[in-house]
Amino acid sequence: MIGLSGGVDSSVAGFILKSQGYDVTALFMRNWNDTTGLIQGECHWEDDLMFAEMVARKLNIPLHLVDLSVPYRERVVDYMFNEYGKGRTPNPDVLCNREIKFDSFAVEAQKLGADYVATGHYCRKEMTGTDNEPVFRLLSGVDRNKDQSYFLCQVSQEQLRFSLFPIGGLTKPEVRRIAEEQGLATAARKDSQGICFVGKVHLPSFLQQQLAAREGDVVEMPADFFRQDQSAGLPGADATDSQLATCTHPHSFDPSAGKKIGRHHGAHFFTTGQRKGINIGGYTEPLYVLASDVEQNILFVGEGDSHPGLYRKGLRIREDEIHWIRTDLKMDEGERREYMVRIRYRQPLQKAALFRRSGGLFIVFDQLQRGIAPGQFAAWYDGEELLGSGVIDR
RNA sequence: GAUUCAGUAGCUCAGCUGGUAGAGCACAUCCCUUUUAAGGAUGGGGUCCUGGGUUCGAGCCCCAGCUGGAUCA
Repeated sequence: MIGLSGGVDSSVAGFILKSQGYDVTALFMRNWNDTTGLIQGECHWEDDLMFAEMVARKLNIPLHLVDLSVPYRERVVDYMFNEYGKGRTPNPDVLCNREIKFDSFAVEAQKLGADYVATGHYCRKEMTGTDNEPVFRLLSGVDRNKDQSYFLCQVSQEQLRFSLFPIGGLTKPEVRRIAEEQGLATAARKDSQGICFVGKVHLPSFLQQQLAAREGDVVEMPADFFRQDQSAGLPGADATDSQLATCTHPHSFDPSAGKKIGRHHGAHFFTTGQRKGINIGGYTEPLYVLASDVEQNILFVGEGDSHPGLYRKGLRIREDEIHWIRTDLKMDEGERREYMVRIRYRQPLQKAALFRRSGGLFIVFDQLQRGIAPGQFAAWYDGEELLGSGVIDR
């Protein structure tokens, strides 16, 4: 069963499966519709469906249609509003994969008799272990520019077992070329962007549909307020719990040490590291959001890209949020390992030490990290394999 | 009250010995990107506080006024 979205990637994925001899069926899911009237945004699902139909006809495979807008709303959109309301920065697309594409959608596919579920993601799956006890590995896509493994950082062994990623070994240009050669209608369609299924939205307006505006102060913090631990390098296994707690703790902000420089419409509309939308000028360098305090409804900002309040040495993931794709490689309490980590899509992998301690998982980076945003996912890799991930708690 | 400095794009300011204005930030658009951001490119903004005067010509000179700051009483 191939999930056809109406884009090039899934079209080519379908073609590849077909040419590999699979008995392919396509399933198009409709997850979002404007008719709720709640959210304005581009909703091109009709166009998408039309393209999916053309591709299915071309490939000569049956196309089914399923409406998953209810679970999508409940498990992705609601989560998103919730997180923003709490002043965090969610990643709806990671949830969309875990909850919808590799859950609700897979269930529908199985109902239709599918043995496997395939998607057009740029990532790869491999199998190790024994035939009796196979272990599935999630690898980054060969096209390093398009690698989408990060978005799958929350899937499980069970979900991976039934998944296929036909285009993971191809680059985007190759995919486009194949689509063209095969005369697929989607060959020249623009890559989709924005929130999966919802599309490109103006986030502040999108959020204001659900989250009320609350005016508050914008407070500028001086650079010398932060005593930053500039030391590069990784702490050793002998790092104490309190040392880890310290270097993974967010900066503390004292409004009285800063200067009120303006008003905002709601601290929860901003995310750490953000530049646009603060709406305050008069500075030599841009202002960036250092932190948004939803409790006090204060937006803390600092001038310049090198403001120390923008950078942190590490982060923490709560114990119950630690997710291992490679469950066989789980860390035991007290363990320390070095992996490559990214904290947002397309970020170059960063060298880091992971400490499994009683408070959770503490990730300390070799280099200071800019704009660590609670609510985003930290994903750790061993080479090209994504081993696990977790929501950044602080 | 006196003295003095300042009043130029939304903000902070630059503008050479007078020839009809610029930079950063902000903002907008586009690019990049299946999250939020960041980043890149482009662009729209100005009765140069007001009123007189000198001059062929004033943001720049002179006078008066208004506003704000500083200092002295």
